Amino acid sequence: MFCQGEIEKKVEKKTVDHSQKESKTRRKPQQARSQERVRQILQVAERLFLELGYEGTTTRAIATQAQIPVGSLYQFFPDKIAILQALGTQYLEQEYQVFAELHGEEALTWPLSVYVERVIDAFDQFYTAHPAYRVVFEQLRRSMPEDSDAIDEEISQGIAQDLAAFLTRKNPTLAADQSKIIGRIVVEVVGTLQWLSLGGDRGFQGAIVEETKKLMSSYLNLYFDPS
Amino acid sequence: MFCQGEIEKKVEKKTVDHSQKESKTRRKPQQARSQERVRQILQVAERLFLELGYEGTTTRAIATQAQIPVGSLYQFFPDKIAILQALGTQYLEQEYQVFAELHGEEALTWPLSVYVERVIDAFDQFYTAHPAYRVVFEQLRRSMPEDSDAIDEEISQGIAQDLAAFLTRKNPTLAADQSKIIGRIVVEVVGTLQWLSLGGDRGFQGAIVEETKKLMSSYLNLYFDPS
Amino acid sequence: MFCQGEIEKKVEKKTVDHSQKESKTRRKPQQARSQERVRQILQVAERLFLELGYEGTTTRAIATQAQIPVGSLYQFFPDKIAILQALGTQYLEQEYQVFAELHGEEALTWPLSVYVERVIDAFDQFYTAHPAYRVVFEQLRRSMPEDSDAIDEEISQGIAQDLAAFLTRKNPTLAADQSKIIGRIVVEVVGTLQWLSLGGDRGFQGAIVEETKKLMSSYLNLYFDPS
Amino acid sequence: MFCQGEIEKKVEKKTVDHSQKESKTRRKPQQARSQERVRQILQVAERLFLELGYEGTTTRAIATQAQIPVGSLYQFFPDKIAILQALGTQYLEQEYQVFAELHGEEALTWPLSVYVERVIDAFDQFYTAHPAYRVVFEQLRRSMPEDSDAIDEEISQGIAQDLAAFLTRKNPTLAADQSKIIGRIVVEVVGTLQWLSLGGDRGFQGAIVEETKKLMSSYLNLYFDPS
DNA sequence: TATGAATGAGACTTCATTCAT
DNA sequence: GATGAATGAAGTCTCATTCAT
Repeated sequence: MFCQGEIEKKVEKKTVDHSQKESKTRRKPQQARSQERVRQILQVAERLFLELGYEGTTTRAIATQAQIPVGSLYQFFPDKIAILQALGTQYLEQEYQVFAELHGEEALTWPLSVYVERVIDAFDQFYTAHPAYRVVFEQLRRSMPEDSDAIDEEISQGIAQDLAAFLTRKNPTLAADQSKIIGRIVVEVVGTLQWLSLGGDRGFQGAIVEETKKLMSSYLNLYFDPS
Repeated sequence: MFCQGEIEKKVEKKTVDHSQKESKTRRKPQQARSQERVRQILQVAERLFLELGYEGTTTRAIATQAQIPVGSLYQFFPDKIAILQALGTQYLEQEYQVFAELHGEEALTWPLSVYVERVIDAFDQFYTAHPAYRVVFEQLRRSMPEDSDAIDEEISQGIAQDLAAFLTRKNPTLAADQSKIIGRIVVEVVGTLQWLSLGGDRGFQGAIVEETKKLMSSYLNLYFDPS
Repeated sequence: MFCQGEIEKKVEKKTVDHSQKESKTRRKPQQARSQERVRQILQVAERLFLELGYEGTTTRAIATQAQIPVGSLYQFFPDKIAILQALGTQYLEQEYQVFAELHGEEALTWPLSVYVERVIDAFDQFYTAHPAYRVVFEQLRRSMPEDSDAIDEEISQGIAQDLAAFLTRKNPTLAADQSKIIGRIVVEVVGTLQWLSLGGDRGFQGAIVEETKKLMSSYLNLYFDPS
Repeated sequence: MFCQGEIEKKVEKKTVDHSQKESKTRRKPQQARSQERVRQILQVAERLFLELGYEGTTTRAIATQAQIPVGSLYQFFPDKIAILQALGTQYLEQEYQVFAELHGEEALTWPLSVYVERVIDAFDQFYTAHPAYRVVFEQLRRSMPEDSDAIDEEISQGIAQDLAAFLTRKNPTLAADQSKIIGRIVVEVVGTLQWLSLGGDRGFQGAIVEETKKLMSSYLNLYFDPS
């Protein structure tokens, strides 16, 4: 994963502790509070990053709106950037989960139109839940000029790789390079159109989602002729 | 135009001044120098905004790399944001020019495949020349929470409107709303894929451009059946 | 003593408690643990103050390295500065003990060279065991701008006074002022050279100790002609 | 030199500019003001570092007492530590100047007592002018754990090396190692006693200086028998 | 009593912008 | 007009100390 930063430890520690069976029940409330705070911070940060951008968002603003003192924020995240990273990993994890079922064995048998329908809906669901997705990863890439190899792969391809693998399985005559490009394009295009839809009202959003389905269907038909 | 900001005045003033009075030839070299400086500033700013983001770029860095004193920068731009706005208008103007010929009367007679080919190539050319396009408009939208109505329309639709108008003319059975959505989608998708291609090597870029053409052809075919 | 600070109470309380009531044997292990913890804290603090300086050392760092929770540290020491003070008194006490035998009645009869030899060796032993001595007292003086009179005397003269008294006894023709100055100089010079020696390798340390003996012998010879 | 930090550039630039013949007399006042400010900053910093220690001194306190805004301070010094370094180089330079004349050819012919007298007086003068000398170099050494080789030599030996060279010339039978140790000891001892004297009143200071002369005379006599 | 999460004042530093020269 | 030193508000982060558990 791209995020072996310090928060990883912190955040994971919390998570791990939590699943540690609460040996000391007295501990529970504190952990619950911590988890709640981390969630609060990430939620507020997500909104502010979206509204004001990463640099435009101050740690104090995040803390204030999350209703905790700044010091507490730094108890969970060593850095401002760690918050960004935490959002990044969170997104990646959730993205993976959302798409997991769409790439199972049974999905291979779905008609293309059904597959497209479900993929777009999954994206819709995901990006609607995480509108800051794009801002976060754009800033994340900017914030890491060094060793951008592994990171970049991880970040920017994410599910694109899974998608590519799935496409190759679905149509084995497809070259690996071809699949990768297609996967990447699907991800970028759908992501962008979701982003676009977020700026409009509900009617606009629905229209965009419909168009996205048409767009993707007609495109994928080129490679997966349903005949 | 979307840019009723302060630079508008400044920048225009320069331009206007230039064509206003040639009486004092002594002025000429200074004006030339000014124009050169403005061009330098915008060029440097474009690069830095792309690399470091808007907030990550300091006015001093722009001035230094443009080889002018900070004070001089503020002679041409009242604000840091004015530089962003100037880039925005510049982009819009150039974008308009690039696409003008593609939306002329004769373009209506082109086969769809030819039209798509040329549109994509025009985008390719444009975004390659202005890789900071996306960063600039994203920041621009963020920087203007108030009166975002007119501005937002202007900014984010730009050529999308022209495109929509063109599509309606090409296929008069298309509803206006439909055209608008399609135009918007074309712009966003092509823009994003260009952006994506910029991150890769030449081979990747070529591949993306080709795929973009396929994608757009198959999509527009839905509305403009070449039969 | 110079240390009427708060720790005095705490530290002494522990000590006093210890010899006060042995009635409740259940208390004993706790007291032993407390004493061990205080010792740990002081030992760690000594090292960290030396390496990082007083301000550069965090109470959390001390607690962590002493393998106790921060809260516990504050159970023994009300303040960060109290740790410094405790080290100060500890140094003074130990210094006193180390030099006690060198200022006994019999020491008066020793040849000067023998006396010098033993004094330097005693210093060597003491400062090697407590390399933070200088750092501690320098910071201690800095930390007490108020009522610096009594404290300063106490701190900075320590054994210098004992030494002066001893010198006067050894050579009653010496004026009291003279003795005080001499005592102070001996202490400062030997202390500094020990400090200097601590920065080098063993060979360097030995060389410095030897030179210190020569230096002190030749100096004291001026006042205690062995003839 | 040990100080190739950023200030070096800044400070030197000023100095260099100054000797640049003031080609543009208009520039002069600005430079004069800058120099004055740098001097102010260093003077205030010297005092505060002495009183409060390096960490105990805030950059804002320095700026406030130097009667300039914080921002201006950072125009001359990139770092808080750069101020420390500037003081360090300043001390080293001045120290060198003060002792230059004492290590000339003619000094070889002086009787030992005269030499000692002058050396001690020079030290007296120097340390009285720069009471923060010790604090500065102690903190400087602490602040540079890495590559402490060259730095440490430079810092801590400074004139000790010059002194050693001089001693060898004065008594060629002295081994180089021996000279180095002696030089170092003289520097440390005299430095410490000066430091000690600074804490007392004028009478105390005079007494210490006198004792220092006696101490050094009797010590150096061991190696430079005036017979 | 023991613990360590919580607190928030305050430290260092940056940078958009101004204005005297 | 041109310059760049000067300004100080504001941002990120630390840490001594407390207190609920």
